[in-house]
Amino acid sequence: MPRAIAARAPLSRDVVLTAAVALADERGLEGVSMRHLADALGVVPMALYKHVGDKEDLLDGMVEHLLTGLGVGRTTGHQADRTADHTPKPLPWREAVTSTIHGVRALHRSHPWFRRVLETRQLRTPAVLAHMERLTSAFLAAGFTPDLTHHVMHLLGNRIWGFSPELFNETGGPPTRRSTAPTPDPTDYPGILAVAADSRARRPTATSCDEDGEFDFALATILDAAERLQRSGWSSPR
Amino acid sequence: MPRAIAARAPLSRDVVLTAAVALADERGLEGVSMRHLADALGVVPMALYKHVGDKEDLLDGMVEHLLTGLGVGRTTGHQADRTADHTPKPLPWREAVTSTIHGVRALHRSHPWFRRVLETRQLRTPAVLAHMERLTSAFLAAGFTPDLTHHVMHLLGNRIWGFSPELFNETGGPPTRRSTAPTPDPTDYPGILAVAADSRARRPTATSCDEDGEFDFALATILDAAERLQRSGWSSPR
DNA sequence: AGAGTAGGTGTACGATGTACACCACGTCAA
DNA sequence: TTGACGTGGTGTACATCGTACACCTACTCT
Repeated sequence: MPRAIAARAPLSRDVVLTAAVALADERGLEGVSMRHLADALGVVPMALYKHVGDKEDLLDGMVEHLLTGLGVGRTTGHQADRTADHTPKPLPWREAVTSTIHGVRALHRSHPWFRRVLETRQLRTPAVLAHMERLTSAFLAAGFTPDLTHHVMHLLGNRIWGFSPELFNETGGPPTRRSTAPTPDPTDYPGILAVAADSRARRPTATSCDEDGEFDFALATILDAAERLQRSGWSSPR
Repeated sequence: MPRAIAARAPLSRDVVLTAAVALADERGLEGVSMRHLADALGVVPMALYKHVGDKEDLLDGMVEHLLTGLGVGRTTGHQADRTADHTPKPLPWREAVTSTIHGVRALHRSHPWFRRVLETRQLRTPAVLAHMERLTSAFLAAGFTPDLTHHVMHLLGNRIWGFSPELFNETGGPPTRRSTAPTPDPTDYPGILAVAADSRARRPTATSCDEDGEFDFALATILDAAERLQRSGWSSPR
């Protein structure tokens, strides 16, 4: 006699993507294999292929899933735009750009794996384009020429994607990997040491960079520069 | 009777890394498997493990190999620094910073896979630190405070690593992958279209962004901003 | 009632990273 | 001369990965 079918909610692309995001959150990106994901869903690995084309499509979908979740909605509790010269009230386009970018940045904070998968995507999916569109149209609406808008998008670079590289971070335990390479001698890098020492002195309790602070500084400085270019009637050479 | 040993030059870490770089250049990053690399060297896969700890160490080594190749040497034929306001002769620190960054950027041009590897590294190897040190000390020597230097390094972000994201690039053939996701409708993104149209009008023959131009623009703009901050005696808030 | 389809199953294959035991050689102390 | 030893290449073996392919079930529509 046939075994009773377990009463399981039917799969769908959305269910699969949600589970994949959850799996990545708790087990890291390496934990996201078709087999593990299938296990987590109580299903056989091949079942997933009825909802995603292949693993690449799964990763695309995860990005899409998170970006779509942002929607046109609010950004949650990130500090306000601070211009480098402490202008009290930012212009509306700055607010729009800043909050859009902070939205994506929030994703990076809650999903550390997000950056890595973003970096390997083709980035032409609807949610990604919608995100770009939000930024682009904000600049255009503020009177930036398409030319300048284009350049400013390039200028923003990483900030568009809501992260900044962790450059001076202490990585904690070094002996995890087996490396044949020599270990660096700190005294070879006096400049870096000076910067690190100054940074520690300035924030004695912290163990790494003030990522949010650095990010906001960089963003504000870039937007200041963009604003200045716009006001000066900049256009690209040639 | 024992088979005559093939007269093959003995392996070494450097030989392995050189071969790995060559392999990545011709077959792409996915082509770099321990087995393929061993084949290319006329050796059994496990032989490699006498020279690199594991695959991660191999990738670390490839980065190290290329960055070390740069050394303190010249950068080759990249156009000179152009400040956004067309100042004729750039300050010496700008020249140092620009040429260092262009050096790494040249690596990206000749080794397209370099970016992806760099993004997944821990980045605390000697050659990487030496690169950071070159930049850091240039700022410090120019009279930047450690505080400002630190922030400027964050501000530079991607440029430190010599690439800018390819945002508006046409990717050519889309139908390579099987995707369950919907294809985007161009008319949903009027801002992006406007920018793309303007860009095409400005450079009718080109099929994608002027990556070098955009890069240099971004770099120059950021360095302009840094210079302005330094002259105004900026220091971080609080 | 019969065909078609959407969705889950089971098996199987090739590729990958690498653990482990082995062995050929050169060097050097006894 | 001998034997121990370290260095570096070999061979086998295994778990894990993505996914091709054939199948089977249940539901919908005519």
